[in-house]
Amino acid sequence: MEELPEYAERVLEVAELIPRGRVMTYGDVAEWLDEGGPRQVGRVMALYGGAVPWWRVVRSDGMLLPGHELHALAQYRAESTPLRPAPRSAEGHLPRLDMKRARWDGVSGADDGAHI
DNA sequence: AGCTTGACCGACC
DNA sequence: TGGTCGGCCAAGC
Repeated sequence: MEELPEYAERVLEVAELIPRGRVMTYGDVAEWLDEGGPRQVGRVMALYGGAVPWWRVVRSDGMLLPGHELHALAQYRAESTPLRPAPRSAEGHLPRLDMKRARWDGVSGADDGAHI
């Protein structure tokens, strides 16, 4: 078994802290760790994200993870993560996350704002 | 050493 | 709503 870089371990640790129904942006995670930047976090997730709830770490614009849109969407629906209605019910036009409500700052209030 | 790339971000138009 | 730009930090070539 290959040991993960320490930074990667921290990132994954934070990812696991994100409550059900909430998300954190790559930048938020980086800030929370006070180390690295959004791109580093993204890299870690790309490499090792499979071991944690990767769908709870997202882009700040609320777009679903390219390549995993359907899987992510299924998760969000399953855990009632606030989504924003798609502009039009056109095919290929998937909903985006409602970042205003879904974003989690790291303070363990768990489910405030998200109104389950 | 320099340049490109990446699961990025915010400002601006 | 959507495109571009500069900034960001580390890895790869």
